[in-house]
Amino acid sequence: MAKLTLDEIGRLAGVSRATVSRVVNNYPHIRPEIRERVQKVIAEHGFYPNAVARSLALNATHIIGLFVPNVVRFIFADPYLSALIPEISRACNAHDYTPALFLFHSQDDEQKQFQRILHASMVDGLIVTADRRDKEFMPQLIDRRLPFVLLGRPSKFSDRISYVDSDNRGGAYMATQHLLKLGHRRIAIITNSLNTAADDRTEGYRQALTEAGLTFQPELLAEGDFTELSGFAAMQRLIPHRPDAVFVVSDTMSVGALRALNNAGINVPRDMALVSFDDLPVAATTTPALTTVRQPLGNGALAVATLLDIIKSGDKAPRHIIAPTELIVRASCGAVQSGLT
Amino acid sequence: MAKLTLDEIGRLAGVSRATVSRVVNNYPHIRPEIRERVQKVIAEHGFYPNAVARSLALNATHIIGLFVPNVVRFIFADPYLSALIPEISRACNAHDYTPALFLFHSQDDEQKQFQRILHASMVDGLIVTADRRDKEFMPQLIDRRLPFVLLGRPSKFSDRISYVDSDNRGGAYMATQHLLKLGHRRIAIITNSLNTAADDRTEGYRQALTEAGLTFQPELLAEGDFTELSGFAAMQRLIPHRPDAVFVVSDTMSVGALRALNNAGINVPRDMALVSFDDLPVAATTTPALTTVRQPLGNGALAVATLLDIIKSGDKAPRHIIAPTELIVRASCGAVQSGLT
DNA sequence: AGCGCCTTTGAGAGCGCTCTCAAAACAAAA
DNA sequence: TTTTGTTTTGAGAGCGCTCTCAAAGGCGCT
Repeated sequence: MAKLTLDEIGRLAGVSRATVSRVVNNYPHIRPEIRERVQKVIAEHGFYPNAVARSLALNATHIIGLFVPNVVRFIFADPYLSALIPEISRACNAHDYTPALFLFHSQDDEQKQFQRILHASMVDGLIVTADRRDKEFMPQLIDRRLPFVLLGRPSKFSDRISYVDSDNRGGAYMATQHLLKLGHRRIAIITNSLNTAADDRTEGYRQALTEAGLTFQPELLAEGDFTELSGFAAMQRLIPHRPDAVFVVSDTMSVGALRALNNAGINVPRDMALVSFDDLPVAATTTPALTTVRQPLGNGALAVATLLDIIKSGDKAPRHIIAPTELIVRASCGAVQSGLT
Repeated sequence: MAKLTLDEIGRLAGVSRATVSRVVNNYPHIRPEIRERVQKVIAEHGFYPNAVARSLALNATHIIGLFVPNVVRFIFADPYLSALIPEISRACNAHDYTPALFLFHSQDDEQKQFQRILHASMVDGLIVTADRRDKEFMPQLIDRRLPFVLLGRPSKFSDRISYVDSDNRGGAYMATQHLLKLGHRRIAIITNSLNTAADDRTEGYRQALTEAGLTFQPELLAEGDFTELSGFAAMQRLIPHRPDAVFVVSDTMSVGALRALNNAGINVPRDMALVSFDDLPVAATTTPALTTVRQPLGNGALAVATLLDIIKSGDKAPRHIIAPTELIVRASCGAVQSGLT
């Protein structure tokens, strides 16, 4: 099958290239008879317009980039990304956009390509995952006037950029309150102060404590880094301080924490209540299953919708979307008895 | 910053567009003095060539597509994909290509876009994950002369298409032999006959049994579908038949199988040896940790390399890459004692 | 100086599409 | 029939790049 062009189809249908273009793009003001003739030729020969040429003419590629500055070493272990990517793909499909991946594993990788992505106009917009190093990218991104949406709360410039974030603070508040309602008073937390999302969760935890008339106890806070191992270690450090409950800001770390408790012969939820965050698939399969905070709407899909809105409307006014959370009560908090699989 | 073009840079440097193009693309036959002058102007104004225009002129986009026909419902649960995507991204980065994602969640999704991907020439090539429905795509793909590489063994047309596959059969043979060497004779298998990779693994298992003078026992084979839950159920069905060892063709199912054994009060490895396949991160964290078959080289990276070779060389002769496997011995087979974390 | 040869540069076509603008076709009104 | 107005169509420029081809420039030779 020779490569077909508008001209070629036009020749076959006895009309001009412009007319074929109109038919393909469903423009009005075409005689039905001509339209049909052209459509027949197209159907017969299987014409598909060349996406690149179209992009050049329209100055728009219908490609959006997913830019992840700092891919964790063992990405396999990053359930956030694994969930995000298909979600974004799906949202793009629904809107006839194509997602392109820009995952960077090293700063070298990244520096080399960031400028190109920014200026080569091969993407119509960018979804950027938040990162400690926001500050480096944001100014350039803002400057370049390339539409983009940040996934997560920016550490800076929040009033000048669009972002989609979960209600981390609210979710953590809910989680902590749940433990308080169950009668716990020495509530520990395993968090990760290097991460803004985790930080917001700590904030919600503190707020709930304060409102309950309790004071925050520094020795009941342990740091992790979102890995299971770090959750394990953090829990081990907390055990000597005898908390009666623990709020772990991510399911991954909860898995490690459970293991530490198990090793120490501490039964969850009998001896220690645990509430987690994220509701990853693993949360339902641990023993006991995790009571955890879920965000029902996919942030990835929201980000895509927001980005496309910016692109299509041309209105760059920053949009701030905070996705709500809900508490999924399972066994680990002790509010229910059974340890279902 | 106004949008810069070759013409603009040329004007600023007092040369023609063609000369600037030559400088940008590092062509020989340019007077050093001119080259420097142009480079200076480019550096000063921060020029980046427009990728789309270049693609049109070169009839090549430097984008390759990752085409996944049948994304499992809960993709979060698909460790294969989660590992694959960053791997491919990385390999693309290294070769200055951009990966585009075509993940399809429904046949509708898919049908709508497959033709477009195929004909719109927005990608230079495709990496396609193998699937039961190979047959539908392969002929069109072959026909279209779009370079592509299949990840996994094709169920058909193997002599006409390029593919990268793990040595599933060899790995399974090794795993089974390991169990045989440990003295086990009633070796069960949990597999998934709907999947070619799992099928190849079953094949290797049978071969090892046969070579050891044992005959394959149908009641010792249970079907799963790669989910943890199906592994759990499959193991429950096997237990009554009293195997003394089990080969599970994927780590995910092994996790479920372990849970079933645990529930039944059967200790692994004391009462039952288990060998798995994949060496996903989870394999190291189960209790006991899984003895499992790993493929050391990333198939994703191999696929990218192969695809780019096809694209760049223009030689479409089918390439068949079989990636070797190795056995990672941990606790679940009983060959070592300790149940390390 | 005149000639031929090699290197360096620019003009211009071409990639396949969109979109403006003016011409052509048609319909309705005079 | 002519005129006016509306709809439909085509010609052609433009998107920003590459690449061919021919012209210009530089060089050494006779």
